[in-house]
Amino acid sequence: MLSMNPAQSKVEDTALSTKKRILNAAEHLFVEKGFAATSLRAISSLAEVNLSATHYHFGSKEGLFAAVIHRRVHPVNASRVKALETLTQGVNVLSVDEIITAFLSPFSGELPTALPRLMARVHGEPPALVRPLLQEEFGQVMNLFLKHLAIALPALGERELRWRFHFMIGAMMQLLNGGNPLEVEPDESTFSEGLEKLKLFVIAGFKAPTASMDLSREKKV
Amino acid sequence: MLSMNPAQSKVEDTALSTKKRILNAAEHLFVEKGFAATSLRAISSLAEVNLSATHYHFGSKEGLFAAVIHRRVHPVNASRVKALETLTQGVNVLSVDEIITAFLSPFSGELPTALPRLMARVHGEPPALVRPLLQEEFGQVMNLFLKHLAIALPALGERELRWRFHFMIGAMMQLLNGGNPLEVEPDESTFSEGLEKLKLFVIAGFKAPTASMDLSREKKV
DNA sequence: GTCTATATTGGGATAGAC
DNA sequence: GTCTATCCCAATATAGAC
Repeated sequence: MLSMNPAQSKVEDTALSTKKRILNAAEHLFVEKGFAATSLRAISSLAEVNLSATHYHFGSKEGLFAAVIHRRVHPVNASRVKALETLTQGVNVLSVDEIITAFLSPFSGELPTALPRLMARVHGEPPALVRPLLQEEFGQVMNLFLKHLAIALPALGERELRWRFHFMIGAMMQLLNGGNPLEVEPDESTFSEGLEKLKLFVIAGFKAPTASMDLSREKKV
Repeated sequence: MLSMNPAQSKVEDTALSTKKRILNAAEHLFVEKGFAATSLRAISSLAEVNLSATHYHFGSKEGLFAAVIHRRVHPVNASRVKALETLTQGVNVLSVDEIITAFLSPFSGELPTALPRLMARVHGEPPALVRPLLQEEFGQVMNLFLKHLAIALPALGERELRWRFHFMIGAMMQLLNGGNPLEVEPDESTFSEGLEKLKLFVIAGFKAPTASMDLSREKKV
């Protein structure tokens, strides 16, 4: 909520359309309390719109949830694909570092502060609620990144690569979730510090040697 | 739910005490649908106990939630501390590999199948609901592991170490969550495969070089 | 497209008999 | 310690006037 236009500082900003006010209020409450614990009444109250407007514009609570997510996720995919396309100008093989940087590009620089936490919150919802949504929203772009990573890391099998991608998502969510391990109030500088640390962590994870023996029996490093 | 005693195969197993039947049913539903979307009525119905019994034994829905978590988390902490103590017999400095293996020891071998997914589900609940609980349940043991890691990785600053520990938690949750990146039905062998991959990933992450320059400007590896 | 009013269902919690 | 019955409130969704 730093460096925000005063006209947008209130979630319910009455200068916006009814639809956008609902989306803003819903996003805020879904992030704070989760989907199930957020009522349409609380949303329409915060947005200062009539309760029925939510059904008119979005059909149902789940429809509203999907719309809230789509509004933020669409730019995320666009940013990732664009970053990747910029890198592939005239080059065939990208490095792991470049691919990861492209994948995390939506979180560099200025961003709507709701985005990271919304993504983390959606990721944390029960799979029964969000699995189809996540596949729909992220599936294609995820496969694109897996394709590039498979080329950058030819020694890794497809299974190993997919596991490591899976773990990267989890590590990333820890950053996006807004918490931090330093027990300080999170702010923009903490976030960008975490982003930098995250890159080092997951790049090393991707480049880890594959297991050919039980590591627990090895001598210490 | 593999290799389970038939007498325990039903969540509501009427041979158990009322309290345990409630805990089992609540655990099952919290894992599947999350805290907010699970009603006490659904729990008492599945457990085949009276609705009022939940309030008698646990005081409130949140009290029941805390009890469900505590029952599983207590052995997790015990397993981690014991694994660490076994390793420190006569030795002062543990390797990263040993420390991570100890941290993940609760998930090796046979385990109650509800444990991993319960932990992932709790992790995914809104922070407002679970942050105090997580601190209470995991705080001490987490600090113990941070202490050992600080010794094993003296080149890492405290901040960097805490960030990496943070990311490890996220990667681990991806495994515990029960999903897998292979688009196959999860089973025990998938889980132990993932556990092995997870170790390689996070150990490499902990051992990653610290950033002294912008990696994106480096040449490819 | 927005309002009021309401249908319908389900929620957590409690009182008090047994 | 377990039951029935109930309080009181909140939920999603819809009907229909304007």
